[in-house]
Amino acid sequence: MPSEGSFEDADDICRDPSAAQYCSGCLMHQIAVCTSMERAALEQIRGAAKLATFSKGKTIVEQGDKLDRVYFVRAGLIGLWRILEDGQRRVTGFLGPGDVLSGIKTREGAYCTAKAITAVRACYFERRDFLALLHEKSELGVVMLLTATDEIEAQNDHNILLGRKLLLERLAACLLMLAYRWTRPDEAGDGLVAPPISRTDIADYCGLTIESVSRGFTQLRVSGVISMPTRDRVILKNLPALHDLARFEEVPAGRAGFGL
Amino acid sequence: MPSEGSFEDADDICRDPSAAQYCSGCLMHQIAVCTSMERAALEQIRGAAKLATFSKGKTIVEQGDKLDRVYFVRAGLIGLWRILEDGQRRVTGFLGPGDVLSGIKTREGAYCTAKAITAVRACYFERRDFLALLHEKSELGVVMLLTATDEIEAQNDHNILLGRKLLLERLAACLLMLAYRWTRPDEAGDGLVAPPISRTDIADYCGLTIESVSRGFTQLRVSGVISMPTRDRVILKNLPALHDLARFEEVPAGRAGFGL
DNA sequence: CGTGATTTTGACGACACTCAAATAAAGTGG
DNA sequence: CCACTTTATTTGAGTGTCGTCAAAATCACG
Repeated sequence: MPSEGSFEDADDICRDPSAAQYCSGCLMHQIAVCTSMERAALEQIRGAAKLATFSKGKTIVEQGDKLDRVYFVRAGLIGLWRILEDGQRRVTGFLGPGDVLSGIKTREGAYCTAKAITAVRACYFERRDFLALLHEKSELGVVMLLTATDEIEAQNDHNILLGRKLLLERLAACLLMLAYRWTRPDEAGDGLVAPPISRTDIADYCGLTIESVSRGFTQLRVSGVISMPTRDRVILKNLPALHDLARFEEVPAGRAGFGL
Repeated sequence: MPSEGSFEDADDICRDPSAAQYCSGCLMHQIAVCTSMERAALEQIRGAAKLATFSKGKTIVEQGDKLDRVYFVRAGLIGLWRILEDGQRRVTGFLGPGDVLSGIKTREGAYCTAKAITAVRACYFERRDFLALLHEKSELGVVMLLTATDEIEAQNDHNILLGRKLLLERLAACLLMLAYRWTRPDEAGDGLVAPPISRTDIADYCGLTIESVSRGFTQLRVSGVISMPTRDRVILKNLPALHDLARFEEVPAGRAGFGL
């Protein structure tokens, strides 16, 4: 249930029972599952987490600004983009439930602007607290490292997408990536559904112009590969055709995102 | 002194005094410099490292194969590429001195093939040994995490490169990236020098065809921006012009690479 | 219902890709 | 060491696709 409703901004404690359900997909959860960390230690870590919410359109961090937190997204979609010095805008990725937005990096200053595309709910740690945790629990460092390597692979997939020559190939790959990140099992009724993203964002993600994106969408629509009940709602009707266009070697599932 | 000569394959101990000079740029060195790790602990880690060499053209790991080591490149250049299911080839990055090629990742199987473009010398740890070190020394995990975030930024820069519309923009950005990674201070006499890379590799890195790359090189050559004493040796003569073409916002210096 | 923003469609041109051939360099064997 | 083959690179001509510019249509919002 990816929420598009509007949360009011508020800080809260992660242990809030009503929020517990979201934690199952969380990175923090993996620590207990995958490593030797004791349950007590995990609870200690979760106790240090707080809850933040961002309403649609709200900026979480501006490119270049210092991010003093480490966020773990639990609901909603975050867009990441970078402004080049000539004013061009590039969408570098998206963060959904289970993904991380981290202020722990070599160079101070966020690499890109992070903005809530839909309403977003996320756990977070203060930077210094998280660094202390990393020092104390080496398993946590390994989990974070593995998550980061997942993101490196995801960025490589993005590179491959951008290397494709043809419009429809790029669009198909983009739509599949978005839909697999966005659609929940209970929603996959009549096809995967892509998150509500503007043409501009798609264009800036695919390295195309908005006009080309629009033309591509019409092509896919008239050929029945996708359907568009409303303008910002895209449903993937014919997955094999899309996979064929995108030439996906494998479904990019189960990879955690890692924003900077 | 980026070596293009040919090392014979051999394993050795990292503590080899003659090799010590290369270690100054190594990630391992940063641990002592940047973190609170004691000198004794660092020596312990270095003691577990071994030395490997790869002659030009040698494959270090094949895409999909399990990599049971963590390499720290000390000399030479490694190319990383991925074969798509339709046979297309994409160069995802390059690793030079100071960079890491890691078998510690979420999914087993290397994401891409790593091949020695020139002769390569690298320290390495066995996977299990390195995991034990990560468990023991949490500072090491933080350093690795920071290195991985550097790579995420670098991959984002690659994405931006591929998003550029014009041929010369892509080529300029590619040449600058390569040259900054390759040129040593003592070599920067009459201009930065790019590593000896085939047109095919450049094309597959930039998302272009070899013909387009060739045409672009001639354009840059006749306009005096670069010079080519031999075919595989490119010298960047007019850096401001290249920066102007590439529209680099900042020099991508001091970022460690992280291959998977 | 009117205003503004977003998206769609159209016409045209530029740029890079495709196909093809020529040139240059690197290996190979006598 | 030189002819020969093989590979890599360069150059050329023609085509197709996407970008650019412009206008129309659709949607969101007050």
